[in-house]
Amino acid sequence: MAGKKQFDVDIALDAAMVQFWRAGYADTSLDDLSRATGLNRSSIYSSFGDKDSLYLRCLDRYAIRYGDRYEQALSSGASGEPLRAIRAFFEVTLQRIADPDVPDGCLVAQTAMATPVLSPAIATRAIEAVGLQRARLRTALNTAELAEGDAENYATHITAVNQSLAVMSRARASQKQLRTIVDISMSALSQALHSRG
Amino acid sequence: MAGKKQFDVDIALDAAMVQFWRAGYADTSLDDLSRATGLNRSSIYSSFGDKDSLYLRCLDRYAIRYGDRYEQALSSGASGEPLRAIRAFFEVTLQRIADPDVPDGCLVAQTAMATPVLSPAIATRAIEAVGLQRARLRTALNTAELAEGDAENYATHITAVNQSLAVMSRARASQKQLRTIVDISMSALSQALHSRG
DNA sequence: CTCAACTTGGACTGATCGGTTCAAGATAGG
DNA sequence: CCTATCTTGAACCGATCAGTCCAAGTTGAG
Repeated sequence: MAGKKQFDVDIALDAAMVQFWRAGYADTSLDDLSRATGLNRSSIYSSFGDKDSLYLRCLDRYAIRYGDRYEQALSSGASGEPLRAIRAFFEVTLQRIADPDVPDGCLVAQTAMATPVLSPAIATRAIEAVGLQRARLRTALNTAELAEGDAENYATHITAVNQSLAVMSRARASQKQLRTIVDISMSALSQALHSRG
Repeated sequence: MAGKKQFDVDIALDAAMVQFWRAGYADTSLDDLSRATGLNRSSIYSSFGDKDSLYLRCLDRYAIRYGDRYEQALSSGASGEPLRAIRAFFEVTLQRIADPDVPDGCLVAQTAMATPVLSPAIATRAIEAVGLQRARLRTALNTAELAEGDAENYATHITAVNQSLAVMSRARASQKQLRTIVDISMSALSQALHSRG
């Protein structure tokens, strides 16, 4: 065949992801996406389908981009150092929020907040993403010496606090404040670990 | 003068508030608002001005509706029972989420998440609302025996966890899970109080 | 009853939306 | 060079958007 793809799909996807991430689904028009990706309206359609399909692709891209970092962070304490693992986990979010090349907030949290007005497919994907994060945390905490059911409970709590960083960063909270939010949850976990298991 | 207001402004405002709360600013059209309030398009305009003005009015209404409940809850432990006060504070949010007459989530959290695409006036108001909640918590915790600066830190943490309930409820978390999220933060605060001050 | 104030529904504007189509041009493998 | 593929820009569609306006109808105080 002659004439291969002339643009990098992943780069375009990253640009679209950032656009959705910053402005949300409703406030991102196809013209915005065209501008962000540098791609023509027609090219977007032929390559990614309609707006919903592209948004789903961006959610997947986001999951790969950051989900892997969370996974890696959690495995850093795999050998019985859950405190280090959870700290590293939070650090992924804190670093992302501190990164000036990327919007504040979190694409998953933002999508979850908009579930009542998004298509079922998109809403489901966001909810699944939250569930996956929680499952990863539970797995990481299962190796820790915690009372029965506490791995589950702390996984839920940490997932929630992690989402709260998205809201607080959009509410102009400082890096120091975000770290305070994390530190207090860390102290609760530390306490639970030291009081036997 | 003859011909007074024929409809209850507060009832209409409540209906508009719930509509914005459920669907967000971008996904709420004037027709949606007209349908929700039972008011004519023209009446909405003559009574509340444009969409931005109405949204601000709804934010204020929300602040009155729930801000007062938070205030009251916090004052329930004014005489040196901060744990009871904070528990009551969280309970306001948990009850609201459990209320079937009202959407999941939180209008303030939702507005905060959308700051990049909202008018500066609206974004500022949402950020102020978060700051106000934090200030109330700090005041309530100042009476508690906590180490220097901890009242501030816990106020920040509790504000964040409270916002996280909005995200998690939209992500279909169960009431039990929401309570778990709260309980772990409560245990951290309890620990800080018992280790002297 | 009178009349001023309020409410209504619908029509209208200009703009933007998502989505589709197509002809012209650019690209690179053969 | 030839040609299949990809990309582009623009035009176009029907729908919806926020916001405005007005004529007709309703209300209730005086």
